[in-house]
Amino acid sequence: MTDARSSKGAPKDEVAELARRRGYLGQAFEIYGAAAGFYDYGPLGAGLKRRVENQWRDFYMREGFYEIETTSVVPRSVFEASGHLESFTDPTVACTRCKNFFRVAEDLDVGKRCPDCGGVLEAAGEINLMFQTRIGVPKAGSEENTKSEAYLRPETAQGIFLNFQRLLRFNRDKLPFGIIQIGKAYRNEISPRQSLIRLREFTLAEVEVFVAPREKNSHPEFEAVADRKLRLVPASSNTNYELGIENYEEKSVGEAVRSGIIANEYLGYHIAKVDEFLEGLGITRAKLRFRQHRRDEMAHYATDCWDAEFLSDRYGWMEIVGVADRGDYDLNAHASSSNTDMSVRTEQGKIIPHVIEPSYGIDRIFYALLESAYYKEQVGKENRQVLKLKIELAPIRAAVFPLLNKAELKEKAREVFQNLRDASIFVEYDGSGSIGRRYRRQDEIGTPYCITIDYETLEDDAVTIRERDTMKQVRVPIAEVEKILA
RNA sequence: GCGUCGAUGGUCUAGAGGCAUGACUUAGGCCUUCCAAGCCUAAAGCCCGGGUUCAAAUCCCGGUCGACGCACCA
Repeated sequence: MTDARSSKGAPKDEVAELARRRGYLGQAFEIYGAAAGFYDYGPLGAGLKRRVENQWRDFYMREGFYEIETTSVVPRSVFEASGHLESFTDPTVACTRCKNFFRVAEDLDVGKRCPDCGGVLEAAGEINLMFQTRIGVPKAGSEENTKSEAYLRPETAQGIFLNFQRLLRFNRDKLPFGIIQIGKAYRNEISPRQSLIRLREFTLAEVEVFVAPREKNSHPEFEAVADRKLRLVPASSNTNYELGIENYEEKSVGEAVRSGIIANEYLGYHIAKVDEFLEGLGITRAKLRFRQHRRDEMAHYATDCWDAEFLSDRYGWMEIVGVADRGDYDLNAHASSSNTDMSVRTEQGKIIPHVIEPSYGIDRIFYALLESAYYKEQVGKENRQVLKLKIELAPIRAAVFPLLNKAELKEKAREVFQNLRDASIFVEYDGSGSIGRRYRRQDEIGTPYCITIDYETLEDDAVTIRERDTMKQVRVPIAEVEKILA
C-alpha cells in the first residue's frame, strides 16, 4: 500500500487532519462530490482568516495606505488592456493518436510529433485560465456579445489601476501613495492541488504603491528597515526551483540594495515589510526565503519580482507573497486602451508612476501559519497537540470551565463566561468530560487561556488561569481576568 | 490535462463476493478538587452512477475527489 494510504497516516498530514476535524477547513460542495480547487473555511478557520486579514489591514494602514474595494466581475476590455486575456489564453495541441493535450511550445505545435507516443499533433483550441461570464443578457449574434463579455478577476490589482485618477485626486495629486485591497480572485487552474496551495477561488491581499520613477531609489523610511536580515536567492544563482533551505545568501536589505541584488530602495523596503509582517504573524522565520524570479518565469507585467517562499513540511517550497516591480506597465496599458490620461504632474513635468506591488496569498499564508503553529509533545502517557497561535490570532481567546460537573460551580462558571462575552472577549464554555480533556481540546484549536472555576472561587472570587504553551497555572481575582486576557 | 495509486462512521482503520471490525471522537449519566483516567448507555460508515451475480463495500466499466509524477501555475 502506497501513496494516499501511507501518506494519510504520516506525521506531516496531522496539520491538515486537525484543520478538517476541528472546524478550520473543509472541501467545498462535499455533499455533491466536491470540485477540485475550492475550500470552505469553517467556524474556526473563518475566525483565524479574518484575524490575519485584519492584522494585514492594520499593518499597511500604519504605512498610511488606504483600503479600497473593487469588483470581482470585470469587463473583457480591461483584460484586453492589461494583457491578461492574451497571456492567460494558451493555444493547445492534441495528439491524434493518444489524445494527450499539450500547451503549444517550440517542439509542441501543429504537425510536430507527440512526445508520449509519436503521433501527429493537431490544433485543439485554446485554454483560458480566467472564468468567463456575461454582463446582462447578450443578443444572439450581435455586437453586444463581445460587449457583454466579462471575466472574474484573476488578481485584485486591476481594480486599483482602474481607479488611479480618482485615487490620485484623493491624494491631492501627490506621489508617492499606496492603496490596499483584500478580495477574492479566481483562476481556473488546469490542475488545482494541495489543499489551500492552488485554489481556483482564493483571497488576495494586494498593495499597490505608486511612485515617481526617479524616486524609486530614495524611500524616506528606508533606514528603518535597512538592517533587517533576509535570506535571498537572486535570479543569478536561481537555476533550480527546488533549491535546498541552505541555498541562500543572508544579507541585510541595505546591503542587498547597495550591491544591486535588489534593484531599488522601494522594492527593498517592501520586501522587508513583507518579512516583518510574516514574522509578526508567527510564520516560522527559519523556513522563509525570498527568491527572485528568473526572466523566463516573470509575469508579463513585471520588470522584477521577488517571492516570499515558505518551506512546508508537507508540500516543499511554496510562494506565499510576491513582490513585483510592475514598472509603468499597467498605467500605460490602461492609458492608451481607454484613452485616459494617467500621468501625474510633477516639478519634472508629466510622468507615469511606477508600481511596486506586494501581493499576499492569504490562503497560503493561512496554511503556512497552521504549519508554523502546530506542534506535538508527550505529556505523561498522552500526546498533546497544540496550535501555538499568537493570542491576537486565536479564534477563541479563552475557555471557561467549571472544575467539576456540579451545579454551584457550573453556575459560577456561566456567570464568568457571560461577563467576558459581554466585555466583547470571545470565550467558550465547556463543562463536559474531565478537566484534562477540556484543556487538550482547547490546546488543539489554539485557545491561549483556560479559566477554571473551583470551590475556592465561591469563597474568594479568584479563578485559575491556565496558559496553553507552558501549561502553567496562576490564581487571579475574577476582577483582573479581563485585563489579563485583553 | 495525461499517467500511477487510492477512497469504509466526524477521525484513524479491519474486512477482498454472503450479519461491516475495532479504536478514538461525540452525546447523556455515574464517579472525579486541575492536564485526553475509569464505569454505564447511546449516536454515527462502505464516494457517485451503471454493469456482472441468487447475492457487490468487495469483481467490471464510467465519473468525482485525493496523493504522487509529467505538464501548468501569467
